[in-house]
Amino acid sequence: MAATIKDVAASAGVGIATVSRVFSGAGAVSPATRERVLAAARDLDYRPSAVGRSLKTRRTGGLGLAVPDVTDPFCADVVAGVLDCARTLGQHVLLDATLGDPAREAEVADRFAEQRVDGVIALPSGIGDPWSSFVRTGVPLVYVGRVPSCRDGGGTVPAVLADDADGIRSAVEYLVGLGHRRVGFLGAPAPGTPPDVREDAFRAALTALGVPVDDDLVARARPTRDSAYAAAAGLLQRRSDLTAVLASGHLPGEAAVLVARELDLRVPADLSIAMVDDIAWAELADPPLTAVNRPARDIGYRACELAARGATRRGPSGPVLLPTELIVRGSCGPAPSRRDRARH
Amino acid sequence: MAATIKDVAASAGVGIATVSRVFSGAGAVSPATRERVLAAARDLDYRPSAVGRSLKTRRTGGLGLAVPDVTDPFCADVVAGVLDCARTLGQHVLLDATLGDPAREAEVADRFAEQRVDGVIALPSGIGDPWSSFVRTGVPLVYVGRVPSCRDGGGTVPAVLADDADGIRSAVEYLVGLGHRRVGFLGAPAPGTPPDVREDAFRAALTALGVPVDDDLVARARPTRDSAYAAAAGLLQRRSDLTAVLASGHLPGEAAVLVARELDLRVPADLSIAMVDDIAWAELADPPLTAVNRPARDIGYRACELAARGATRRGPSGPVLLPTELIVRGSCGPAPSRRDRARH
DNA sequence: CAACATCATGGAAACGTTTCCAGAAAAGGG
DNA sequence: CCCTTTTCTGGAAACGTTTCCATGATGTTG
Repeated sequence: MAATIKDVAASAGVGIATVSRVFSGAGAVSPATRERVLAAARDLDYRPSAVGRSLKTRRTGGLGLAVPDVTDPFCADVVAGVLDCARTLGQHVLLDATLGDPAREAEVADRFAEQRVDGVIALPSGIGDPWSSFVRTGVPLVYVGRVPSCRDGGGTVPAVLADDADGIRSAVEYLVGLGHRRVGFLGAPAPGTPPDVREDAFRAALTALGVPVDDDLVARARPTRDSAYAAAAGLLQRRSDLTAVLASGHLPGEAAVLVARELDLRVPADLSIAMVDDIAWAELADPPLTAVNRPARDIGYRACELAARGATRRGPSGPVLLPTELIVRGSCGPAPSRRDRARH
Repeated sequence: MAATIKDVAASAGVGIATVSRVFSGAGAVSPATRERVLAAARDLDYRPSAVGRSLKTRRTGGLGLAVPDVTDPFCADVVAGVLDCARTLGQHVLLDATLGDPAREAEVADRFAEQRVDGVIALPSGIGDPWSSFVRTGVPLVYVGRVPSCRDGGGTVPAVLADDADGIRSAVEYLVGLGHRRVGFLGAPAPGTPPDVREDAFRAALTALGVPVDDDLVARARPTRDSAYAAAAGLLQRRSDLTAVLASGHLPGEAAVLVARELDLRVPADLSIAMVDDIAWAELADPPLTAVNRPARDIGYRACELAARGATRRGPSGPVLLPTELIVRGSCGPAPSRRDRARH
């Protein structure tokens, strides 16, 4: 159907090698011939086939990108960053969603391998490790947003992450600075194999500030609306003495807002809320939500640079850590005194 | 580097044709040989190369998907739907962002063509028409969310759309039913070449209900936060007699909420707000926003089915129209009487 | 047991490129 | 004007598959 290099060569009365040189830019072609070839190509609506080229050059110009859910604002931003960078690098992007499911991760990784992508960018589930197989085959692999906890895989694979620990720390310091002593934490999966960086940071920050940390203060949820809601409701009901809640993502953040509304807790008068991920609605909520912003787009961009450049080993300084930023809005206030709470 | 079919054949002591048969499933292979081949493949960590296969079979198994912005919740949902369907169909997805820019659309289309995707799904900007070139080359093309207005391209290309006109109509009927007579409309680009379906529907719905429609009631904005905000601010200030606003997207919807807050308008007491696109924060806002939901995910799914199946011509019933749904929440109330407004 | 259908297999020719190589033509130097 | 570079060009061999075809080995049927 589509014209091939042979058709163009025949039509222009030259050899296929010459046509190839015209289009690939390599080698010298006289201006006259070039023009003739170009004209023939235009006539035939010829477009070099990437698959022919890929076969010969052994580069497809494609990057594999796997995220749990493109619908998640953080993931979407990462994708946007990757797309942005890939475009400037002349690469294209194969996107797939893993839903955080190891089985689907494996499928996706398989497909990327079969497609012979030039590099892979993955936001790993952390359970199992289908991705590390790429390092064996010499395909650049870069983790984003998270590194798998498994010792074998995550070791020296390049990664681009937000400095979550620092972000959590700044949020905790902010809350404690406002006088809060009983701060709840809405965190990641319950018996999650990977120890949660953020939960650890939360505990560390509190103890560093001399605030005793009670195991009862943290509730964990899977990354779904329902699970987050259940966790938030559970936490807020069992610990009605909480004066602040820190949500480790926008899902638990949303849940906290909803549950607070349900329980008729005024924000921030009765309960201060802060969350990780400064997504669009944080500003729209009433009151606007204080949030720790992760530079998702930059993360994607940097990761894509690494993957395309063929970075195959983590730098000496470890994974690339991008700074977070605490965006203070109206959802956190001074801790209510005991009297205030009693009155309410 | 990676093992090829030849390596496997040699290692298993068979011909490459046999190896091919084992992996492609076509043709008969004795159980014994199959086992031997599989074992050899496992040993060598062999994975058939999609590029070799594509060259021969002339199918890449890839679908091109172009949306203006993956970060936009509607687009993200469309992408999720496409991904979902593609997976069940065993296709992969090349994603790119166009930013609604015709020049970038052309680049993306070019790349898809070069990559020899099996089908293309595009959410077109409507200006220019880089996509229709695919119908000439026989590559299935499906529009989503919108069809380009240009007569030449959009004619018979399959499309999957939300029934926007109906959605707008139901929202307008709802507002007018609440007693609103002066309803503002926040619509699409100003002198947009494509006549805006939604704006037309808005005018039609009002006149059908016997409510006079004033050109002054509609404000238009480009799809950016700033532009939407400016339009909303302009509209609400110049027409302080408005009792309701209908936003034709989540961006103008967001702007309306913000501007109302800025102007100290109580929602819905002073101003009712409704918008198109029922995105996550609509429920989080205070009051929760009434919205017209477009089944974005389904749109993506259906479009992918069509593209993969190779639908190359629009059905006799025109584009696939998926129903919208009016989600009533708390942001719309009865139109304030003149007295109420005066008092405020 | 002959004749024949079926099955399992390997060789070889595509598919559309790039690139090495060698030859021809043009350009430059004496 | 001849010899040496340089520039331009085409043939042919990859790249990793699938698939057509021919061949030999099994079964099957009368």
